[in-house]
Amino acid sequence: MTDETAPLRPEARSPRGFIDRRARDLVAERQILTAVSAVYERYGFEALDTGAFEYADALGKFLPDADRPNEGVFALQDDDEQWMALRYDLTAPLARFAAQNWETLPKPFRRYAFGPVWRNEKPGPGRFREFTQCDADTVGSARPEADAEIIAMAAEGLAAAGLPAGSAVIRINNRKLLNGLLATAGVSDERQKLGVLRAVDKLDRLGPDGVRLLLGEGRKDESGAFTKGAGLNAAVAEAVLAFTAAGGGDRAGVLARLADIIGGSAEGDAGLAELAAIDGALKSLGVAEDQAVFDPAVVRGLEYYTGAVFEAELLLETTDEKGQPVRFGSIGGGGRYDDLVARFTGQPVPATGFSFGVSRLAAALRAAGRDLAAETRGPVVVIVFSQDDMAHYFAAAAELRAVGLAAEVYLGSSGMKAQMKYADRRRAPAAVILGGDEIAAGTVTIKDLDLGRELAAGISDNSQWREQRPGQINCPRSELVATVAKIVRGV
RNA sequence: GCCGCCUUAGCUCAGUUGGUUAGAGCGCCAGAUUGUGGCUCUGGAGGUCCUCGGUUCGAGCCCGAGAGGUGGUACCA
Repeated sequence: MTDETAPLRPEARSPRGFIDRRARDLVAERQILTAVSAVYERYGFEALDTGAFEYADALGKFLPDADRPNEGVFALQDDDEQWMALRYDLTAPLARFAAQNWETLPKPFRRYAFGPVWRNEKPGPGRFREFTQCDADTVGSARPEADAEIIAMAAEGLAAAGLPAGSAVIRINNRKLLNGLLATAGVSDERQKLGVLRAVDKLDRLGPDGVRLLLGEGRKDESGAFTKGAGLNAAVAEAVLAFTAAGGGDRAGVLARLADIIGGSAEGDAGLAELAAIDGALKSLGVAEDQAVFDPAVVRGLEYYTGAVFEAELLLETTDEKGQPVRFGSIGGGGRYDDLVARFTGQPVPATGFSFGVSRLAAALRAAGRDLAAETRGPVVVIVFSQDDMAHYFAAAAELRAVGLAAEVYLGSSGMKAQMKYADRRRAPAAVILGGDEIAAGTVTIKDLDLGRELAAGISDNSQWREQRPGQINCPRSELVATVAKIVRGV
């Protein structure tokens, strides 16, 4: 102890892209998951939970390598030197699970899952490195009806979660259509096809003119940065643009228009047939035309999908704190991925699924005015006066709990004024005041904190405030539970 | 990943041409009014001026690098 050196303290901060969520956020997300799970189970999907980590090779192409050991995923080496990584979605673990248990699973295998996923990438507003996903998939059915059912279930799940009717639409496309179109035009290079998908994906942001540039040589944006294009010739680029513009109106109408544009290629016809079957099934399932539309502009992810793709889009337009209009856009999506399980088994296994971001949906519900979380209340707080009377306080709290009311005895060391502040901050509906006077008289004072707050707003004079004790009731001790219940439950 | 902007108290922000002890409002804590969350009054705590390096007699302020945030853009299983 010679020199007084500053103690080396860690800085209290959360890692980039990770957030703490308190009760008000968690309540909303739990409600969504409960409602959606009930819908999914009604459709015959079983719950499945897998571990947070997978061996890195099971996650696909994001293998840690010497150059970029953590690209995309959070990976670490186990003590046996095997690379393992936190899952980045729920589909890859499902594919692994299905492959691992294929011999014993009832097929088709239908399951839903929810839980945190992790992505090691740059976080942004509303975009984190850990977030909760909810996902449902059917593995082992190639029928378009399996896709239709996933779509119907997604629509019903979103509604059950609280999205008002008409505030979301599921857009449906099929990869085989564009593939067929490109095949007819003689485009077979995979990199070129990928470039086309990327270009089309930007349609809503850049418009047809921007996409036309990206389909061709490339595009220079306002900052001068150049994005290389797909290199299609002008005629093919126009055909692609005409294809993407064929949406709008009812599903049968879109199909008819697409048939004209795609015409003839084997793959395109297969895609059209699948969409027609999906349309038929959606009708039988009672999915309205405005809930699920065919839209050839939907791209949804890249390579991975092999057939139908879908995207759930929120139509709500709201304003943020600064009055700026906010569009939520895509809230979830999915599609058919017939090759994912085959990575493990070598056997082709058809699969289709849908997943959405839970906190994103919660944010949308909040914007739609369905913010149940704002109403979350704290427990009734029993005020502590004297160490000697602790038994009275605990007895009161126990009585309240026995009838299902949340209650707690204040366990800090501050005075009554601070305790009232504490109750206020906990959003307690009521405070129970059992001081020496009340105990001696066999009574209890109960303060309705909401009513008190309301009444206090009209009082500016201190003596008046003192006399009125706004929102307070003094009643016999035996009426404690009934009186508090009336305040909390309103009956 | 690339480009721009930003970073001072818990929050929102002032801070002069580089000059003594870095401020305000709100919030927080304590006290008075009162064994009572509001109002009013009194007092108090709270700072690595993002970090490291440089220039200077002297840096919150100037220069460089880095980190974090943010807005674009790219990527997005």
